[in-house]
Amino acid sequence: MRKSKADTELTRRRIVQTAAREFQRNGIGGTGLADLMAAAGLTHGGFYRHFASKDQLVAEACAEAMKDTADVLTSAASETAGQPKFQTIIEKYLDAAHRDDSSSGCPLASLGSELARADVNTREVVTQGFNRLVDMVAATLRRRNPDAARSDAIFATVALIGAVTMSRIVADPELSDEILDNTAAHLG
Amino acid sequence: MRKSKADTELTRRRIVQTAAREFQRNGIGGTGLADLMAAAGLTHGGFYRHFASKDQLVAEACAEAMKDTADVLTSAASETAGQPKFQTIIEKYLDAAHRDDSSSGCPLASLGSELARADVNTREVVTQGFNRLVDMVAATLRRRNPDAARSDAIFATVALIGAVTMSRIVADPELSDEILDNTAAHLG
DNA sequence: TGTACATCAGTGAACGCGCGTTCACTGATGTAC
DNA sequence: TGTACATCAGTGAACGCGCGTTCACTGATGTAC
Repeated sequence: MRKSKADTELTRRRIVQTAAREFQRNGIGGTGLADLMAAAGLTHGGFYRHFASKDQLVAEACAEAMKDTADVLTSAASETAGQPKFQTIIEKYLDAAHRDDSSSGCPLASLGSELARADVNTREVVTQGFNRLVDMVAATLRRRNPDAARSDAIFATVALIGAVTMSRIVADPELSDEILDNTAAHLG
Repeated sequence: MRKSKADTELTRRRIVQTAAREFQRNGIGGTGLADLMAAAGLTHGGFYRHFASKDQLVAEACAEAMKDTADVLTSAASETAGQPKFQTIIEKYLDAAHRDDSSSGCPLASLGSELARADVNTREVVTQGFNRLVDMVAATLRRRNPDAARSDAIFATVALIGAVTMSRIVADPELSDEILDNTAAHLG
């Protein structure tokens, strides 16, 4: 049953990517390792050949998801012409598609309150991802003062996270849309 | 062992209040009914004399916590002289004390991503609480146009929620303070 | 108002279940000569 | 380059544990007469 080094690495990557998706969809506590491994096409017994614990996978999956989020927003900003990059980022983050599919979105919005209780390693990884997100947003602002750009970027980023989080909680679809639209209007 | 109707009602209220505290501190999934009942000074067997399920208690505890949050902010706003009520609400919500003690704070910040996956009943109760919070904030804005006041209030409220959520996730204390201070500066 | 009985709040043990983790095993891959 | 052996990725069963929920029981409260 042993696999080649290349296959092993592929399997490991597949588990991390599947985990990012499943954690974001069902929550960290709501995702069991057995289900997760099955979703990756494996049985749960092999998990510990790749990771020391669930917590370690959580950290790696969050790192992956943070990177993906930054990449998606950066790509959207550079590919969309005719409007400021900052505007594109806001619209992309506050899009109904992002709200409606948490599995491939930003982990800060899909796992926020769980991350606040996650272990230090996960929180450090996520902090790094947040800083990169803020830097990326700040770069689109093109303000003279870098401190002011960072300040504006932090504010915009936390507002985006709060808006998507609330848009998912709210049981009233109209209110949910209103939250996204209002936030876009205020930030844009 | 039977208790009087008055005692029964007191016990029930105590369970709900304890639950609001424990859920907000450890998360909904992270709080077991046995621990919760013990924290309320009872054994877990008696739980179902008061509630049909954990989900029902979650909904009631969230309703309680939402009401408490609105009350605390309203009181602070009306008791603090010398600055606009809106400014007081922002400062109170973004206070480090709120960040550092989630147990008595706003459930939208402490349970956000878990609430997005909660059952419909809980989400409806929370939606109602969010609407009341928004109305309360809107009332402090004293804008001519009520729609504009509501729009501003929704934006401010989701920004507050996002800021406190992120300030709790971040592993860097300076960044955590920076998030709160920046958000206060931008909203105020 | 007093008595007999029904109710039911709370206890503590037990239920099945799914969790994260461990382990003996298999057999293909990697390595040493 | 070929052979013998060690390694280890993945399987599937099992582990202890805590979860939400149920239940028989106790005895004080509430109710009917």
